[in-house]
Amino acid sequence: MQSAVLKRAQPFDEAIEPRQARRRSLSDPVPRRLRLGQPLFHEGDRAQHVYQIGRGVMRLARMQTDGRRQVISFAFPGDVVGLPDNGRHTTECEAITECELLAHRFPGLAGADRNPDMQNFLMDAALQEIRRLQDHFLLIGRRLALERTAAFVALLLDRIAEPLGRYRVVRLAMNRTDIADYLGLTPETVSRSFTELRGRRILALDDANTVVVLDPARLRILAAGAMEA
Amino acid sequence: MQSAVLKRAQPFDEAIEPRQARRRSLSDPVPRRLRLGQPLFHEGDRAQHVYQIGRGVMRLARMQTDGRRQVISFAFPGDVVGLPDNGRHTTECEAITECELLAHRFPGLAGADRNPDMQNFLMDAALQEIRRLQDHFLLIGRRLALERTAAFVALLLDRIAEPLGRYRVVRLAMNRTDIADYLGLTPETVSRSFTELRGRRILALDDANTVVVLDPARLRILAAGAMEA
DNA sequence: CGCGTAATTGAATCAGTTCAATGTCAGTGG
DNA sequence: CCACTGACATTGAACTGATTCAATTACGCG
Repeated sequence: MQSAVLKRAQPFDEAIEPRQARRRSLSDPVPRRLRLGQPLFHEGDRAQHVYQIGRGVMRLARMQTDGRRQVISFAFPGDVVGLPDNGRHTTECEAITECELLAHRFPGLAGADRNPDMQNFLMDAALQEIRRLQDHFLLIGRRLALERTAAFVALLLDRIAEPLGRYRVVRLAMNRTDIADYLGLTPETVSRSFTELRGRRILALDDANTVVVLDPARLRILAAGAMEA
Repeated sequence: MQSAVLKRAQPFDEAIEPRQARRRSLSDPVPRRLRLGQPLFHEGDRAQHVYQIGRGVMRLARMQTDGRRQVISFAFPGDVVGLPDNGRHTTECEAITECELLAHRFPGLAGADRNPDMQNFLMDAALQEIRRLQDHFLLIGRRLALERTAAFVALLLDRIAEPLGRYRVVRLAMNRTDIADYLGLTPETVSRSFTELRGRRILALDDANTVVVLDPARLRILAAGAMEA
């Protein structure tokens, strides 16, 4: 049964098991793997599929004419990427870790073959994406660098944290430049923000990509705009 | 016939004519008027309807815990507002001019009564909204105030400009604070940017809310990131 | 071990904010 | 008709925080 794939923002490991792969028709999802750095699609590409992430992290970005880049979002397991506009992809999309995906034909076939579960799933994914993008605005609209960075870590803490002893750890798949382009800052400023957060004992950096959240409460207070936290 | 309402980003004046209003069932749209300053919904409200704008301008915004406000978008005739996430509205929405709307029940009834035209319309609206939000990121991610302001005017030029002699004019329904909260700037900086654009003879301000675009080419060059334009 | 990439740190500069003052306009009432 | 009011926009000056550019350090990989 396909319903495992259709759950909102849930990984789908169980959906790519052999039984599933065998009885495949046009509208069945196709599993796919991406290596680190491999692009999934580019801005302007005709969109044939949307993809649900099973494992790994992807980066969606738009390029400016002058070479500057805006990272639109990072997509994690359960997320849907590739929702097009006017039949074309609107961003660059690249794997920043090894990834496993399910490719769903989009738009679904017309008429009788149209699967209402899939319709609901895709509408739900689109609506969730809208909310996420709105959330993102709060991150980059007129806030101090330290607040933005704290909010970013808090975001990852909610989405992809793993336990480590009495603390929780966030493994950053993205580098400082990716984070900077996501937050509307420079890599240097992001780095300084991390240093400051470390200085305040709100987090510890094992290495540059491994963030141990020491004080999630203070992190969230900072993220909400209280600089003195 | 209802198809006039379902066209992508088009005003629907013809759809609220009497003939339409008479044969109304549960899934038919309901016309609605809003006065200046009147809220349509608030963040967190249970979403019963989505709305298509026929006339007027609406402002969608999110409030921060610390009182700061992020304007998410301005919605113009043809636009759809009120797409919910998890059954609830995700922003504040308020009329900043007199408005006429069509309210569509959302989500559509389940099962047989589900209208595929409406489904497509809503999905299309959602996808277009995603693209617009992505576009908005390019406006506020690490750009100079003058570039942001130029890009904002260029945006309005494409969407709601009216001819005036040999030039085109943009009537700003929103005040400087709204623009500032949209662009991630202060009202003062927005004002200074307008002054600078006027000084460069790229635009003229009839009054503070009436922008005459004198040099659209240079406006767009500036908007694309060339400060010297 | 050494190379290359990425992250961090430092110092000077610059752009935007802040706060205060002034200006402008529409609406109201004398 | 014109003075007054209040809301909004503009301008000015000092300040502050992010950027820029350069130098240094840390780290993964052959």
